[in-house]
Amino acid sequence: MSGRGGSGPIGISHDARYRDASGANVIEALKAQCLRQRQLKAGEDLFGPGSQQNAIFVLIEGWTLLYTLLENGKRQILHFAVADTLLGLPPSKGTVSTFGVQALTRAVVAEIPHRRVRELVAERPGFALALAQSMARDTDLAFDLLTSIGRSPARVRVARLLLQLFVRAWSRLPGHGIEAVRLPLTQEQLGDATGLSSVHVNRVLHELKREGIAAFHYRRLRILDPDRLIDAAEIDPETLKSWIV
Amino acid sequence: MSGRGGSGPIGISHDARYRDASGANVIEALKAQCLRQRQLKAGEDLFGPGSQQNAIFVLIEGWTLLYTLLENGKRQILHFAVADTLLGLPPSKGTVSTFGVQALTRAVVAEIPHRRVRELVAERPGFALALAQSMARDTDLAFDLLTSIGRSPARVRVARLLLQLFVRAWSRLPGHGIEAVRLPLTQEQLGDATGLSSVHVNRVLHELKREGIAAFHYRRLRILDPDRLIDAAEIDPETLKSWIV
DNA sequence: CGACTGGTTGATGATTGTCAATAAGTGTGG
DNA sequence: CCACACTTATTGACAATCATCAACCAGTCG
Repeated sequence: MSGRGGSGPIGISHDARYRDASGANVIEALKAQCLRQRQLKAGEDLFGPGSQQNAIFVLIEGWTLLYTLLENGKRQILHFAVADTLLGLPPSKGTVSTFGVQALTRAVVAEIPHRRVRELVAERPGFALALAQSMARDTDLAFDLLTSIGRSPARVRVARLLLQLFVRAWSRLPGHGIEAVRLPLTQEQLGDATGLSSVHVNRVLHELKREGIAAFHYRRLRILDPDRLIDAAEIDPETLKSWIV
Repeated sequence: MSGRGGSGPIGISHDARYRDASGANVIEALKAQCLRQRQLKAGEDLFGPGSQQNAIFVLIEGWTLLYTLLENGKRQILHFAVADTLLGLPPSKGTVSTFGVQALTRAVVAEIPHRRVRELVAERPGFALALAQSMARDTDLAFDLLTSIGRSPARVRVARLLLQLFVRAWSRLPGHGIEAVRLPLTQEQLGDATGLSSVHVNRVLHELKREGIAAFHYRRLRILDPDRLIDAAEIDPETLKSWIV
């Protein structure tokens, strides 16, 4: 950004396939601007809710989660982010972040100061548009989760999250043949993401296993019957495809 | 956007105060690109979920709501949008919209073809960045609602929505002295926005009225005790301020 | 002044949360 | 490789929250 009007973007964003006008990869372009990397241990916060950043981040390696905290002590997980995801910042200058980012595994992030982002935008107009589109995708994902949590029973919510996590983990695996993936999540985290208690998540997981649909146990997710899982998740195949990174 | 890489943005976005590098108002800049306006009757769809648009829209007048539909026939309201709000489109070229936009009142929208948006972006780099920031705000709002629905009981959800709607309606009123506003909503719509049944919304509204906190009755919202409403909504004043347009 | 939409109320039951005690799995240091 | 400490998962009993159904009432609009 060239003038006084704005600041660094952005909220969060994903996926290596957003390209600016010249076809250059947005994520790669950002990585190239990186001054320093940060190493995170599992459980460590990249930044907390209410913090103010002067940089955006690209997740290079590992899993992270976006979350908010409530007055009543509960937590809502907003998104699970994997490598090559943009983890950004507030919607206007000086805004504090409404959410926090925490590492689920050991993770590596690139830190790109807002100033660098503004330079990139000034150099390549299409870059900012790609950022905007990336943000639009984030909004869509948030809307999707919102709909799931607001209007679906527990079983559907859990099935949907498992399916989404599986698709995203599986699609970045070298050999795509396998129907089992490793997800660095606890049942409590599944609960915080679906708006359920960990106990109830456990019950639903058992139900899904008993029915031969999917089995999640100590960080290992096996899809036993993909079709019936899609059915249980009550999503249309179109939405499913949009999850494939 | 100058090259082949992108398409028209965007998701949804709000608020007249986003400015691009030259300080020009993004919403106003978009309105200036408007080729034609559309008039909507109350209840009419601007576009439905799953539709494909080749334009973005700016709400000039009236109220609209963003919504999704589920297989089980239920509806989730994602956002209530007021005048000077950007109602945009999918995160990449050819994507169908995941949500629909419906008019709550008689409404007027400006239609801006994606091509025009690309021209604007090419002319003014800061414009796209302002779009991205606007999208970031949308994401924040979605996260906020997500947290509310996922992790708060009915009373808190309803109080929070009433407070947000009041603040937004009140802040665009000429005389700011009044503690009552007109909201073009039914209890069923409050339910679809909070993930509750209309019956339960009704009960919570009664509770809030009986306690002398707030009264919503046939489209008229009166705030009886602002402090206790803020308390009931379990929000911190910082978040509240961010809602003031 | 109807007709219709939207709101109100009570009874009942399903879904989900909480508590608490136990078991299973994981990781670490010897 | 084993013992220990710790985290995570499992299970049952019970309670709270919220949905559904159905009948009735109130307000609004033409």
